[in-house]
Amino acid sequence: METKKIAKIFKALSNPNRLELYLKIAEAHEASFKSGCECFVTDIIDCLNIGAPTISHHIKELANADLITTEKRGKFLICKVNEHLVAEVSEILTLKHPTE
Amino acid sequence: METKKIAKIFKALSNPNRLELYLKIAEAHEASFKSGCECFVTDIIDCLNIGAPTISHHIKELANADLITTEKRGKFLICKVNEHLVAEVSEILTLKHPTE
DNA sequence: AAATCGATTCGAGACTTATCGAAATATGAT
DNA sequence: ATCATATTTCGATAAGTCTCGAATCGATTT
Repeated sequence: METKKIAKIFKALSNPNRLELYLKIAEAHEASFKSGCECFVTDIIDCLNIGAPTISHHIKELANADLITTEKRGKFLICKVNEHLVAEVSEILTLKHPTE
Repeated sequence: METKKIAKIFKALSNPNRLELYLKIAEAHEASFKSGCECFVTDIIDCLNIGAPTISHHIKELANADLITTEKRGKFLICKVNEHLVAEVSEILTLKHPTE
């Protein structure tokens, strides 16, 4: 993976609110395997004390870094984690993987 | 670990040049176990095409995020990776570890 | 069709950051 | 002591970011 792309991923996680947003999505994503219910953005908004416009902006950045994918269902938005990418980044961070 | 602290770590890695700097330090740090020679900042400066003042600033940010530790030997600066922290962050990223 | 609700877009304000050149510091070499 | 080298500090500029409120869009409900 290119350094620029990796940096972009880290940048997406570099804002406290956006990171918390990502972690909540990741948690819900993880839990969905057992519970079956998915991660609705609406539910997250109540947890973080930032406005909806900001959340929307943050989600777009996470998606733009390929950390998550989004899917619109009716008027709701559902988020999923791109597990493959996250695993790859984790390996680069710990240098288990050659950077190329 | 606090979300704020984790975000700070990611922020430290969110700039392409600084990320490359970190990766070079990590590589040299890794190699030092076999070769015995350590990571001198001077050698890195030539690889990245940014000035010395900027490098100095970036190193301070990496150290400030606890990603690396620095040690002055004579007029040279040596950097080591804080492996423990990196491992922890990597686990948080992949959600192997509860966030608390 | 009107109202409601979730999400998005837009424009703006306050704040932070990356980078540089010049100058300063400090250590080691001549 | 003088000089060269490695790093740091300072001041400045240009660019980017976070967040908000207001307005808008789209889908569902009444």
